[in-house]
This record gives sequence, C-alpha cells and structure tokens, in this order.
Amino acid sequence: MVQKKDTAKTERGGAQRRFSLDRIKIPKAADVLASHLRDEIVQGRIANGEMLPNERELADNSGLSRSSVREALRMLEIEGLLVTKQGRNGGSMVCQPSRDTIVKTVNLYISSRKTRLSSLVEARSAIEPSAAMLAARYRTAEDVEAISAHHQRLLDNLDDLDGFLRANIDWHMAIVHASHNDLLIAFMESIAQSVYAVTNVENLNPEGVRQKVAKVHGLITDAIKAGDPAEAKRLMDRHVNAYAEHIGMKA
Amino acid sequence: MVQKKDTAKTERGGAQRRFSLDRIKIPKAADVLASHLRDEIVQGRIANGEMLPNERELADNSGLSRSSVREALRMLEIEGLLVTKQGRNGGSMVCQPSRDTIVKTVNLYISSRKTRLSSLVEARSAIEPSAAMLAARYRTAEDVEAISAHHQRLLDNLDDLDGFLRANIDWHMAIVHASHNDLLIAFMESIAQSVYAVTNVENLNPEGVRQKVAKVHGLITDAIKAGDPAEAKRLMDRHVNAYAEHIGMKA
DNA sequence: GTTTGCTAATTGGTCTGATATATTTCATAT
DNA sequence: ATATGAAATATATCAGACCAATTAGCAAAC
Repeated sequence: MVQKKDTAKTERGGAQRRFSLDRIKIPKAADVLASHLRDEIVQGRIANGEMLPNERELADNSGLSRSSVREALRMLEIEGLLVTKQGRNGGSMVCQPSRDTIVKTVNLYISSRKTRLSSLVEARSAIEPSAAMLAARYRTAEDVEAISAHHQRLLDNLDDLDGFLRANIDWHMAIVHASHNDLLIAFMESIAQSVYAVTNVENLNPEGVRQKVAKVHGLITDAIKAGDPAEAKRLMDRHVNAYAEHIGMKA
Repeated sequence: MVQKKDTAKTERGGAQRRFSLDRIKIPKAADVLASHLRDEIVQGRIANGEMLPNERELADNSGLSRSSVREALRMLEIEGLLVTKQGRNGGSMVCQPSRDTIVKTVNLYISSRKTRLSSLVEARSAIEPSAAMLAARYRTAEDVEAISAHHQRLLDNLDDLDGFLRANIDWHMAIVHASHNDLLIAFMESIAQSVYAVTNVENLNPEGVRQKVAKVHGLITDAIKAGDPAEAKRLMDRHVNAYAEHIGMKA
C-alpha cells in the first residue's frame, strides 16, 4: 500500500523537471467548436437574432459528427448565447445572455458553497447605497412611481408581517432597478432572495422596528424623487448597516 | 402576406381562451437529467469530490441513451458542478463551482452586451469602498503583506506607466481579496480587467496624477493595516469617485 | 530495488445512421 | 374564408460500434 504511493511520487515530484510544462490539456472536439462559435458570437460576426446553420450543416462544415456539434450547442445554450427551437424553421438562434444567466450562476455558487449569510449581507451593503445614489441620479418617472407604490404598500402592511416583508424587498429591488445599472441589478437579484428571506423574519418582528423602517424608507424615497444622490446614498448606507448590526455581525 | 399573419393571430389570440394555459413547455431528456443531478449535488446528496456512475451506467439507470446523458453532463460541466476525466478511473467528479465560473459568465454578459464603461465604473465604485472596509476588519498578516508589497511596487514604478498600471490593479485586487468575501471578490474579478484596462491608460498619464494616486494608496494601505474600517472606506470611496469624475461621468 | 515497458481493463470521446417528435408550410376540402 | 391534413424540415433521441486516454498489474531489465 505504501510502496505504491512512493512510485507515484517519484513520477511527479521527481528531480527530472527540466522544462516546465504544466499539464498539457487536450481539447475536445465539442469544446473547440463551442469556443469557435462563442468567439464569432461575442465579436459580433454572427449578429444577435441570427440563425446558425442547422446541426447537419454544422457537422458537415466542421467535419465533426452531429453528436459533437450538439454537445457544443448545449454548452452555448447554458451560457445563454443560444436558444434552440425544434421543428421546421427551428434551429439555434444567437442571443445575448440575460441577467438571469448571471443570477443562476451566482445562485448555484452560493448554494453549493453554502455561503454564509454574513457574506451576502456584506455584499448587499456594498451594492444598495450605490444603487440608491444612482437611482437618485437616473430615475425615470416610472421608476419613481414603482418605488412610491411599493413604499405605500409597506405603509399599508405595518400590521401584516408577511405583506410587510414582500413590500420591503420589492421596494429595495425597485430602487436597484432604478439605478439602470445592469450589473448591479444582476448582482442584487442574485443575492436578494436569499438575504431577505432570512434576515427580515427575525428582525422585523417587533412592530416598533417596522415603524422605524417605514420612516427611513420614506426619507430615502423622497431623496430619490428629489434627485439627491448624496443624500440617498447616505441614508441607504445607514439603513442597510443598521440591519447588519442588528443581525449580529461585529460592530 | 398579410392574410397569413391573420390566421396565425386567430390561433393564439382568438376568443377560444377558456382555460388559461400559457405555453406548455416540453422538457428535454437531457434537461431533466441535468436538473435531477443538479439537485442531488446542490442539496448535498452527492458529496463534493464523489464520483458519478459512469456514462453507460447512468444511461442504463435513467433509461436514456448515452448521448442524452452526455449532453446533461456537458451542461453541468459548464455550470461548474462537474469535472470529467477520461481513461481508467476517470469519470465525472462532483465539485463546487469556483469564482471563475461567475467571472466567465459575467464577462460573457459584459462583452456580448457591450456594457458601457460607465456601468463598470459604477459597479466598481460600489464594491471597492466596502471591500476596503471589510479588508480593514478581516485582513490577515498575509493580506497586509501582499497589499504593502503591491503598494511598494507602485512607488517603484512612478516613472514606468505600464508597471504602474499593473501595480495599481494588483493593489486594488489585493484589497478586495483581503475582504475575504467571495462574492465581492468574484464580482470585482469579473469587472476589474475591463475597467482598469481602459480607464487608467488615459488618466494616469500625467506624472502628477500618479504622485497623487500613490499618496492616497499609502493612506488607504495604512488604514487597512491599522484596522480602521471607517477610514479605509471613506478614503477608498473618495479615491474611486475621483477616478469616476475624471473619466467624464456626470458630476 | 528501482525502472522500464508491455498488456489488459476501464472510462470518456467520437462517429454513423436510423427513428421519433415538434413545427411550419401549403394544398385541398368544406 | 376556414378548417383539415399531408409533406417538409428542423431538432430530439436512440442504438451500437469503434477510437483514445489513462491506469493497474505484472514482468523483464538494469
């Protein structure tokens, strides 16, 4: 048992390391095709909305088999670069990855690594104040309307914890959307569900807290309406950090 | 030409909408298997590092063909949940998605949507101050050492624009890493390359600017060393926003 | 005793070609 | 005009073969 490991060790860690060659990787057919198509798409040589040749054609052109072609297409589909339709006039259409692609990826990351709640809260505390600032700067009439509506719903649900929580998260996300920054929106959508699902139930129980939250929300809503980025940021910063401290992170 | 559209319309928008059924979607075999395995993995019923049955066995057990099984495995591989090795004792091993999975996804998003630079800068301005704050709170001895080293390299390269830029981005990323928040690190890694590649070349050309940057970096480095989160955040906030204004966003 | 090289076993990688199924087109019947 | 149904064309799926990489085990050579 022990001797076997020794031979294995001499193979790799031995002294015969004269040229550095770090793990040659042999590319697979499907990977090569996928990379090729990915490049064509990203660099715009295949326009958004354009159809790819059908699978048999791709197979013929590339010299690969249809199964390899299909594996490549499945990969690009997961990456959000293609949508495939069956039937006559079907085929694979090039499209741009949506925020949802990012959200799914980040959520997989979070749940399979069992990311601690405190990390999610930290990330939220980073994003929301800036989002509020940008919202105050770039908000449209519709944004203001949505934010105000959710705020009103919050006020109407001071007695109903569940309704309050839903209005709360909707208000927060409406502000993030009003930032009109797709990346911040995607990041926030990725973590909002997990973070709000857990934190609030415990912390918003006493009605006094809900009153306070509603008041601060009102101030922030006003700052965004008024187009005051600095104030919106300052208030949101205090707001989310008040949460954070409540939850039991370090001071 | 016009009439054709009419018939199509009567099919979908017609009056015979008595039960609401919105677009039934037929799941594909590979998708079903992938979802199933994904669940097993995420919920921990298949442990990290464990091997899946080989492809032929999976095909037999699931009643699907090997090609469908393989398409499912390719999808999970793209999602970062599997690594597959060829040969005897090969097979598909369960693993956790790495930050790299997120980075690739976000980069695809950014480049295929041609995300504006200003959006990237906004996202950075959201993340870095918080990261600096967390760094001041959670930094280890190694973190401090790395940050200081990059800062020193910056000072040594005041005359060499290229070296300066490299040291600059390394210092910024070292701070983000010192936050020990995987999500912020992943988000930042996703955008850092694009954002620093463009912004700095134009703005750091005059040597006076570089002198100033070096000085601020020194202050921030000290605040993190000293374990002063509020100060680290305040300084980093000013620092990245100074950049932002320089670049030509709104005041 | 360590290395080297052969052989077999096991596993993913690839190809071929057939059939099933979804979807649109279009001619035809009412 | 409007259903209806056959033909056409795509993906979806399957079955089975063979190729290629990797490792285990053993034997021969040093």
